[in-house]
Amino acid sequence: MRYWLMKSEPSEYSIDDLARDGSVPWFGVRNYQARNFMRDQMRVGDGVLFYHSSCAEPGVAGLAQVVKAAYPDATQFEAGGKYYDPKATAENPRWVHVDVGFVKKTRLMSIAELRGYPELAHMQVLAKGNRLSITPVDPAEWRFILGKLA
DNA sequence: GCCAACGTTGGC
DNA sequence: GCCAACGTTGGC
Repeated sequence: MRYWLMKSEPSEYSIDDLARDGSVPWFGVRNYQARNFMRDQMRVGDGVLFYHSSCAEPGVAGLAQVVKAAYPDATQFEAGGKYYDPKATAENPRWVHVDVGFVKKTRLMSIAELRGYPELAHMQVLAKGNRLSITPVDPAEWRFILGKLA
């Protein structure tokens, strides 16, 4: 059982969208490190902090969980699509993703609030220059955040 | 809109 | 394999 933080731009896909859909294929990741996390480390049942990025109020907006292990991202084969990858083939897909399921919507825990807690000082998502859309969360950090959201 | 930081690309 | 140029991310 591991814990993760996954960023999504709410204008693209928000916690409310996930609440409506129940679960969603986490398509569109085109970063190898983030892909490798999904492919190599994410397991069904892993906990997810659903994070809103690139918006007026960036921060943790809800809780989710991994509900399906990694499989090929269909959008890499969609010629002309935003996520098309000409080097990907059905035999050798380059991009995979997990499915993420809704758990609950929480109050917004802003990035400023996150930065304010010494207990979270080493959170990877808060590290200077971090741009990864998927980052691991320490169990202690996970428990601390859930406590603050309770 | 700005810009720091980072990942990727491609020429050499 | 190096590294400059370029594109993207994402908070502010």
